[in-house]
Amino acid sequence: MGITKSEIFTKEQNSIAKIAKVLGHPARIAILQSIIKSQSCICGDLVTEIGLAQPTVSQHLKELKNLGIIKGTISGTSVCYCINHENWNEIKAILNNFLNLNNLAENCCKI
Amino acid sequence: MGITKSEIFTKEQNSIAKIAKVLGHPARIAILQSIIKSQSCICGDLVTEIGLAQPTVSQHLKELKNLGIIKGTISGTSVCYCINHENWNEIKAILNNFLNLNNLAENCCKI
DNA sequence: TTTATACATTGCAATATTACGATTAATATT
DNA sequence: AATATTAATCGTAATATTGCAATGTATAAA
Repeated sequence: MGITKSEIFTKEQNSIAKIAKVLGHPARIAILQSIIKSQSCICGDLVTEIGLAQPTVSQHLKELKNLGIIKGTISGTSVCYCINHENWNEIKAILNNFLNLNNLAENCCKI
Repeated sequence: MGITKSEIFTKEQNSIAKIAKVLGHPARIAILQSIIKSQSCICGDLVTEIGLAQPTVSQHLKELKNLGIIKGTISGTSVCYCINHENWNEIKAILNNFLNLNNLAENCCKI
């Protein structure tokens, strides 16, 4: 039905999936890399740098902001975006926690 | 248009996004956690454990398999799935590499 | 061989996502 | 004030995803 049955999963599972879903688009990865690379706020150059139309970039920025991984302030006619370090670290911790789960597991399938 | 313009992004960006996209559903997180927890293969019990219909679980398994994060072998009438450790570690490395990018960045936005 | 079991595949309906043109809102510049 | 600049929002088309019933396939058990 195109609708995800979030209610049957744990908070943690939904949380991990929600983060991963937002990271699941190359434009959003590109935006994050660009913000990080600039070591500060980025403004309008994003549109030319990413290569998508301005409304599209704006939409991706909104999703990143909703997740809390970036934050922005209006400065003049432009908007200034940067990483929300506190949230980024939390997201990193949640993903790392999941990614490190399998340390003890052994292979069992042969193919 | 619902279609992702992968061609305008780097291989790395597409790679990160592809991994994250597959992890971006709670059912697939639940399946992975279940496989890891059992330390060995899980078969049809996944369906009762996850709480989704068998074709739906089968579809999620297919996506995980396509990404290479799990592998499966037929054993009798059932199929045995487990983590593909080599690929899991590679996926972990790719994600970690991205998640650790911002170590040097400083805050600049005030809100 | 027949029947049961376990899983994959197909087909479909509901919903979500992606992308962009047009428009709007807000501030800067003149 | 008039105009320019920047980015958000709205509306919409194209495509993707989610979920499941029905069906198909393969092995096991009888």
